[in-house]
Amino acid sequence: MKTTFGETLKQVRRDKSISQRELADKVGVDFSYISKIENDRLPPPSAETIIKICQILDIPNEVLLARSGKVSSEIKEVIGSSVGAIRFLNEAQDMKLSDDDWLRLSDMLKQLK
Amino acid sequence: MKTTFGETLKQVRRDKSISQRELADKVGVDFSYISKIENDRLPPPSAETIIKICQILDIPNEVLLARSGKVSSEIKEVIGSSVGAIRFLNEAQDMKLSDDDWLRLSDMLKQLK
DNA sequence: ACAAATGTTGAGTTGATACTCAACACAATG
DNA sequence: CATTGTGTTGAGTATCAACTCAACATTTGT
Repeated sequence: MKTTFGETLKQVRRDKSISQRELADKVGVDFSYISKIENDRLPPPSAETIIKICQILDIPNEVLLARSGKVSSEIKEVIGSSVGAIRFLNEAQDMKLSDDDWLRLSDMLKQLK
Repeated sequence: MKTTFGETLKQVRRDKSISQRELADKVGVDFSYISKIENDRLPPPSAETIIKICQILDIPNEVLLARSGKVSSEIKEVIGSSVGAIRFLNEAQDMKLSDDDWLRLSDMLKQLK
């Protein structure tokens, strides 16, 4: 069973020995909000807040973003303005790609230019 | 200058000789809402409503989605749950791909399996 | 055991999103 | 020219996202 956003956040934060209050202060939200999120009492924060959290915790953005269902505004911009990108992603969706497949696509991407 | 969402919708709807009321009824929204959207007095509807509109007008979803900046929930799900997909799209974003590039990637996608 | 630090809970707030409803204007057809 | 179909406008509403604030509970270090 896949771990939730809250479980992942709680684990990472504890590993780094940071309190909810300290994290919350640095991110710029109330500490009680962090608590609720860690216990999955509230849905994950906005993509922007998730990214801040990852920066404070010193982990790659994708770790939490991928457990959140949220899409960063940068990525939204790429998709939301390109017919080609939307078509591509619709196809990708149908094929249920693995992380390995995506890695291969990243390689192809580099060869493209 | 790129055409707006409203301009595109208005043009397509007129080409198909459908009234705002008929479209609105079939989509399930108020006709006055369609009017405001066509004149860009309100931002584009939700991704789901846009998709319905495209189905009624019998055009591919991407046509309107790409002018809306919105991301469909299907695509959100692909991205928002895969570390690999997020990484890939972050890289893609940096490279400023053209629609042609995306087409090439779609081809590579098919070869992948 | 006590205080200080840390975590949890309920209720409420703020702003944005995605619309509706009623009134009116215009156009065109018989 | 009156009716019918079509489009526009202003104001209002419902729901949701993303939080805050205050109160209380639990854990931890000495």
